[in-house]
Amino acid sequence: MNKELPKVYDPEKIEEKIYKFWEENGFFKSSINHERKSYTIAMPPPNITGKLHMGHALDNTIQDILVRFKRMKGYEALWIPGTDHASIATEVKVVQQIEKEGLSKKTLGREKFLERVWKWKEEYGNTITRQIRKLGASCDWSRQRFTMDKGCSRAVNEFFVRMYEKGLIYKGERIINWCPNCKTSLSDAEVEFKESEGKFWRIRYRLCEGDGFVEIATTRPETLLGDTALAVNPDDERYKNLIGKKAIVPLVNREIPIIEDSYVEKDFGTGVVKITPAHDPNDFEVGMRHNLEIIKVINDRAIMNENAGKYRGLDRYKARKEIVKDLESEGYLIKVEDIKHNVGKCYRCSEDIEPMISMQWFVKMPPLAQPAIKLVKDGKVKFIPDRFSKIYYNWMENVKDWCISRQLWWGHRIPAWYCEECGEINVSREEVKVCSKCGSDKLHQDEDTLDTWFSAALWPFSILGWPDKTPELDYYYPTDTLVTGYDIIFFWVSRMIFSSKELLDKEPFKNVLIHGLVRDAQGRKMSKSLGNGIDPIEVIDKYGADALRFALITGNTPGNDMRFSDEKILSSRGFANKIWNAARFIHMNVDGTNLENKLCRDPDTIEKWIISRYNTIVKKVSDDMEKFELGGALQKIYDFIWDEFCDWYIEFSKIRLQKEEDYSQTIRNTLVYVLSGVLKLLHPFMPYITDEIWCSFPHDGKSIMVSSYPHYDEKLSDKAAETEILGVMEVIRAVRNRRSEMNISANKRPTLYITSEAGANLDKYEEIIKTLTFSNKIIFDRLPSTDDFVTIVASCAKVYIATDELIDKKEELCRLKKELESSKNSLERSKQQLLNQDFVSKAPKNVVDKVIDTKKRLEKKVIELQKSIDVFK
RNA sequence: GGGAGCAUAGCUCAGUUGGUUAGAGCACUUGCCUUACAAGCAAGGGGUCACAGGUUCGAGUCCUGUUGUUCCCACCA
Repeated sequence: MNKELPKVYDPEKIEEKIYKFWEENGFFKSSINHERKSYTIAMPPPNITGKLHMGHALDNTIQDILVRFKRMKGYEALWIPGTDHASIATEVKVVQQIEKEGLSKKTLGREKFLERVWKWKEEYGNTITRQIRKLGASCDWSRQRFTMDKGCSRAVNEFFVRMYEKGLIYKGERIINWCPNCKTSLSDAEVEFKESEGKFWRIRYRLCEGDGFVEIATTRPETLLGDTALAVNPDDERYKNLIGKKAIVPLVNREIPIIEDSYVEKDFGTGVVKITPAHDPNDFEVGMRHNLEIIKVINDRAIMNENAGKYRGLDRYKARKEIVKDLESEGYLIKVEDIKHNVGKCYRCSEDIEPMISMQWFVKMPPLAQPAIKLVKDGKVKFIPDRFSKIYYNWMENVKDWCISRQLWWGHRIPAWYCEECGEINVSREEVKVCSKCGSDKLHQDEDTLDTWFSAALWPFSILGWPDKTPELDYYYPTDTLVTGYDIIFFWVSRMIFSSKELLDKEPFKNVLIHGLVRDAQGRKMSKSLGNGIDPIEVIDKYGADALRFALITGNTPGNDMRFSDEKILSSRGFANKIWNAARFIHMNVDGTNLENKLCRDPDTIEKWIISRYNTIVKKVSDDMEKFELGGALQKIYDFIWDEFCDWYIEFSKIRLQKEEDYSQTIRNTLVYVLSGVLKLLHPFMPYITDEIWCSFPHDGKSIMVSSYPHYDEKLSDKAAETEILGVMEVIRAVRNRRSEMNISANKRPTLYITSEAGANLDKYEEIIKTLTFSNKIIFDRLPSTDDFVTIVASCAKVYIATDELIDKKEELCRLKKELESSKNSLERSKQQLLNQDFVSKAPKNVVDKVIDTKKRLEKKVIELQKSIDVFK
């Protein structure tokens, strides 16, 4: 940076260069250092299919802020990056790709298909990490991991085997969620319910005895082919006589029992429910309770199977149409109603889920959930904001067994080998060659892979070397903060908590910082289908990563959604430009002088004031950072830089640098000192511009990112200096205000007469006040020599603006009276408050003192105003 | 059905254990190209803090209820 700097800040020229500089110097790298406390963040691994979206940008910006802050604070800060294989999402993409070539998984075969996926991963898997770099993320790339790398895969097998041996993983035939499009089972968390328009068909079943009928209502008539019972509520008087009788399923003419079960609600539908245990979770439960036959009628492509008789081979929705038609023609259909109901959809492809009975692997959840709940209850894991712990409890307390097997090829293959001789299931960390039971060597591995969230659940410790007892695990674990959106608490956060508790008997992280969604300017979710997504990379290219980061953090609080708009990014860029220009100004004034970037020994009051203010900001910002109030911290930095530092201190400095030769070196030092300090506060938020500027002034160390964070120093707090300067500012503001009100144009230079209170020292600031109020000269302690003046009563002085034009006396008198009136009212309020015994005795002292001060000030003001009015008369 | 969030200036949002006259950005009005910045500076207008009660010396903030709105969980076939 030099004097030839352009007027406008251009991030493009700077950001890439600086990131390289950081990386080449190894500033992101962390290694075990027992002299320091560790601070660790495990990056939520983005999918290898992904491109960076605003959600990632927000998530990673927050993490980067935290890790940069802690690094500067002296922690051994480690942020481990990585990517997720995202089994289902990636497999879907690769299938689409090969389909374009006329290929399919089947024709390619498992091995060849996986080759394609790995190739795909090599090709696209680095896109997102490249993009995260552009954001400025200071993660330790030398430790980058992938959920399917050797270490993570070993962790997965270890976890699986241990859990199997403890009986916490089992294989069983249960009802699961099946996606006919992805052709795999899904966990409950992977099903999204969406309200949709449907029909409610009322159908009558013939009773076996006599010629009566019983009427049921269903939204899925095609499952009728698999009905194995009708059920009524035991307390339903209407149907009491039917319990134990039999009915005949229409079209297939199967005899089924009529049973009682309290699951049936009397008031819904007809009060009679057809029970299809193979294709409905609730019916499955009922079936278990009553030992009902299970008849599967739909296959894994959602096509009616061999049990469906003449409907065999039809798609489930085609079959539905046919069946309804046939029911109608045979007189079984009574009525069709429109109904709104929730339909489960696949979270990846939005296909309607088919509940289906199927042999799958499960994690037994209840024994794992309890300790995981306790970790949060005991405060070992804290959610920020706290309300998300409720959501977590609610889910954990009601969690059902987790279906972990997927009928996919891309992922961790289930470490189970089946003996073809004796049927034994051999679960093992290593490939099994010989059956442990019968010694046969005819074995084959389970074809299925594991839920992608199974490996994600181990992420924070698998990336530190688990299951080995590594020094890393010892030093960096538990990690400190997990940063993520509320949308994956169930998928991921809760599963990391219970698996860490189970395997390491520790919490995986101490804090979970939850952020909301980034929405568009209208508050809509950004989505591909709406086409309203804003590409963070485009924003970076146009405005810089610093501006993007600022826009994402400012005005936002933990857990709340935010809107992203052009307005916001524009004002962020404006701020970067502001800092750039402040630095430019300082360079113009300090370059070539023998500058020292440190606190000066003999500061003037103005320096005492700005340093005292800076010191206060250091404290406030640090406090906010520790409390994860990033938006608050950033706002305070912004306000300080723009208002106090630029608009006041720099403005003061301009004038003083011209006049006060004695102090000029002090001023220069202070300009650089305060700017450097406040840049440090800002650095976690806007890493690039802060480093560029900071390094351009005298500094210790290679980069601001490895400098130490400013610390609050009580000795620097100077209330007297603050009061004095506040007084000066008040006078200047008041004069400018009056001038503006009276339309005294800027090129008119009136004379000011100032009578200051004892100790106000306003004469010291003559030049400053004169310049900043556009005045001709200031005469102290004398009344104006003309009659044409306006009066200002400030807390530390009385000021008269004397003009060479005639003042409208009436108007001025009127204004003074008005001001007197409002001052009197305020005074009255203060007086009343102090007369209130309850207030005086119950309110804390500082509040009362404040009122007393206000009262004193107003009393003085009223007197002064009254005097002025008298003079006018 | 259960739970949670939100409701503050025209718009987007802050407002941290209750503290007196509620803030910012953008937009708006007026005046300034004042040698860092017109992506700027100065001054200004604009809010019965959704509504109704309550607790308190004091409520945007705490409690109860109401309305509107968004979301999560459950899944009544």
